[in-house]
Amino acid sequence: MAVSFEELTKELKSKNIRLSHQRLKILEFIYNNKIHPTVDEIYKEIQKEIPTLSKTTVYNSLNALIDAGLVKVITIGEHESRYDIVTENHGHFKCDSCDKIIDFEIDIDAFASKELKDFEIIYKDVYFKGLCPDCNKMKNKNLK
Amino acid sequence: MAVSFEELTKELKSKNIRLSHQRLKILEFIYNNKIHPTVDEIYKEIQKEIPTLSKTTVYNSLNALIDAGLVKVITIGEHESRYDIVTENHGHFKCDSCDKIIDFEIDIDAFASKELKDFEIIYKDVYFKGLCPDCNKMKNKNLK
DNA sequence: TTTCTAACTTGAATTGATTACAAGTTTATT
DNA sequence: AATAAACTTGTAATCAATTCAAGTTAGAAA
Repeated sequence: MAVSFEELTKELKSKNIRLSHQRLKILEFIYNNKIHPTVDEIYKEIQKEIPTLSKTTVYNSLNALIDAGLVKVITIGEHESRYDIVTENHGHFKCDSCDKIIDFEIDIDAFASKELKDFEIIYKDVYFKGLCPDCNKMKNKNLK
Repeated sequence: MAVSFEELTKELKSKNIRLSHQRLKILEFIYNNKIHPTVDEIYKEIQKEIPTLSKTTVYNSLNALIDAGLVKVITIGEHESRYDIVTENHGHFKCDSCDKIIDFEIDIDAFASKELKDFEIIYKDVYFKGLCPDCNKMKNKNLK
């Protein structure tokens, strides 16, 4: 993790958010596995280490981490939410075939529109959808 | 409507999609009210004209219109889907306070990233969130 | 026009992600 | 060690969205 445990806890204390064992594990998992996991994927993985884990805790923890500004929700899939660590601006590409979400570099801030000068913009997301290189290759092969 | 009824039906026929009375009303409503409505808003409105309307029909119709490329889903809100007519590139700003979704001009195609050259990109969405001018003004007033 | 079939509509039942709630547990602080 | 607030847990509830089966509609073919 980029920030130390102490720094993190201190930063969170101002918001009355505790970095409990469960929450730390969840944060670690998202940080170490940049796969934009669903709640279910997080739950199943952490449950291996904490067998008493409840799914409600995963939801609660994620919401706490979101409030703390450490995690963000990706609503690119129409149904299940997926979660990502908050980092510099990047866009998300979701493959309609294999459901993978792939990061790509993008300077979202370059989009400062004059139209939005009176708006307070807090989040910026760029979502692309289509076929990833692997699935695209597969499709072209099958057409031959 | 920009396209005539005949053109539309013909265009849809190739996909075996009929532009039924219900579907036409739903399409008209989305086209005439650029409020990015929820299924419930559409249902309640069209029900005034077609009292026997079922919510399943609204879902079915929207999905058919999406397949036909006439309507698109906006997943900017974490829960309910919202629907929009397909037009030129524009971004969506969602106000976290009043929940309104506001269009803004943006040249999404300018984002052609070299990173994505092997991807087949079918949809591009830009979602911003924060406070709209009205809610922003209100907040600043209350802070004084 | 009549017939036929595929597409469509409808409402009830179901699914599945997410939240609400209440009871017990943990943790930081005094 | 005592206290209180935050946290975890499992169950129950919520609610958007889908499935399903039966009846209806509409357009193509005869």
